[in-house]
Amino acid sequence: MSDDRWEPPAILLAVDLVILTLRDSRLHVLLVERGIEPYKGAQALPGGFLQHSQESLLVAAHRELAEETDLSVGTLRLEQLGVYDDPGRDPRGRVVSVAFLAIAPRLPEPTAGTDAADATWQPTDRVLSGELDLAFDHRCIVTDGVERARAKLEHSALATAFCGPTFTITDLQDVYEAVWGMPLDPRNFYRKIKKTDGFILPAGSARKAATGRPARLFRAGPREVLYPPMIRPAENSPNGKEPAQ
Amino acid sequence: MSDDRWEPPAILLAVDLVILTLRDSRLHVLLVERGIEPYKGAQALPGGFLQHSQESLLVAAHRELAEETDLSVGTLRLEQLGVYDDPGRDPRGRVVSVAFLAIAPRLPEPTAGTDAADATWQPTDRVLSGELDLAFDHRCIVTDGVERARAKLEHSALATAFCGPTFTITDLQDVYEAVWGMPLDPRNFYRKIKKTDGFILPAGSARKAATGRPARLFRAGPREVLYPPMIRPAENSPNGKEPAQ
DNA sequence: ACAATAGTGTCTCTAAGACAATATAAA
DNA sequence: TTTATATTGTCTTAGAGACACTATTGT
Repeated sequence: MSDDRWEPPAILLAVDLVILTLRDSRLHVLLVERGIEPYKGAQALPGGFLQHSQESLLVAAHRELAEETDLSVGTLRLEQLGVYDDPGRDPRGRVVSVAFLAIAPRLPEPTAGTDAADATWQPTDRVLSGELDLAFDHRCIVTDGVERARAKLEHSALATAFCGPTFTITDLQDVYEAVWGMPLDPRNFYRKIKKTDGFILPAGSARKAATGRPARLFRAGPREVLYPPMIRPAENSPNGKEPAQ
Repeated sequence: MSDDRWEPPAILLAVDLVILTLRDSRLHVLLVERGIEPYKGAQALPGGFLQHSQESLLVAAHRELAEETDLSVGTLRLEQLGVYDDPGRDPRGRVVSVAFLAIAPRLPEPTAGTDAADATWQPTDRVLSGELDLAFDHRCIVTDGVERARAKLEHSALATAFCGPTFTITDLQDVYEAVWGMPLDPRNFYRKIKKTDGFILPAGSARKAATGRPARLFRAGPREVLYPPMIRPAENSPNGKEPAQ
């Protein structure tokens, strides 16, 4: 440590948010249209700079979420995803960004009118495939976020966070299929879920579709960690032949 | 984004390193004695500030490792562990630190003489139990690092990184037992490892202990991801009764 | 009755866990 | 031979995957 007379390097700290949800049985990510340069007009993750030196990253993340979208989700649990610090990632200079991940139940279309008027949900496949271009290295961040969500579905009860307060087992299966991108056998899935103690609790019943037998309703149980875990079939496994869709 | 005339907040970026290794069948972490305030004289993780605004975090991490220890391990693979940004974590002001994790094979005792003369290996249990005090929030960082290593042993071939170029299956079991902190059945472990294709490759044989049948030697195979994973028995499972001392 | 979805039962097979038995060395 | 460790084999059981079958609704 030979730091005697040493100038602190000029580095900016930012946060970026990967908010995932399910719409029409497809995984979507929340994006905003950038209103300023660089990448003006391009799609990007919600996020921004730390406002002052005492602001914590988590607070900044929540603030940006409130500013750039009208999702009044104080309840949204943000989880640290990673640090993105490639020196060339931002043309304005050295910007180190900490990404956060959150899973949201089906939410209303973000209404315009707030700070970033143009927050929209976009299917993650369009982002991952490169069909939809994102600013900065945000496509990498989304990729990591989706992969993290996939992994967490195996070992945690995170899937219920995609659902509303009550849901059917089929709803839950939709979550797993959409996030993992592969079909699952409904009967084995049903058995597995129900035998995982504390994953879900009964909550009455209701007719789900206009046709067929009405499904029972459940709500999230107390269990956070799944042991044994849900098993994600290998990419080319006997079942889950091809990524659904 | 109402950032018109806006002062960049004064935030310092640092890196901290959690280097784990195995010594005498116990998990150890590399610590240095701090030579300057704050926490002068206390044990801490190797690490330090970014040197200039264009230095990447990974480069800074490698640089600090070389500066503060004489481990000439350019081969050491550093993996991002997390960001630690509690505003009160450093008395000098706002310091946001990015922690990195690496697994090292048994290395020589760090010899003094370099920048931080007092790098030593300390058992992780002494740190986790609080018996050994660390500077800043470094105990939290070590906790997270150990937990990460435990999880990675399940799904990746990381365990071989603790071993030298060749090793016996018992060596590998020592790694799992030390990191997971629980005894495993040697016979089931043996079978499981050998049936996991590409995990290890034969590499001759040698006498391991002064007594008993000599063990075959192996080297790390090409497989990085273990599928199906190694299963870490639950804390209070039928086997793994008590954490192996 | 028929279509459609929800939920149950059953079979097979893989693999984990317990543990007996065998192999190969040194003392 | 005894002792100690390495390696193989065998049995039992839990659980995943495949899939037939029953249940409950609307039309």
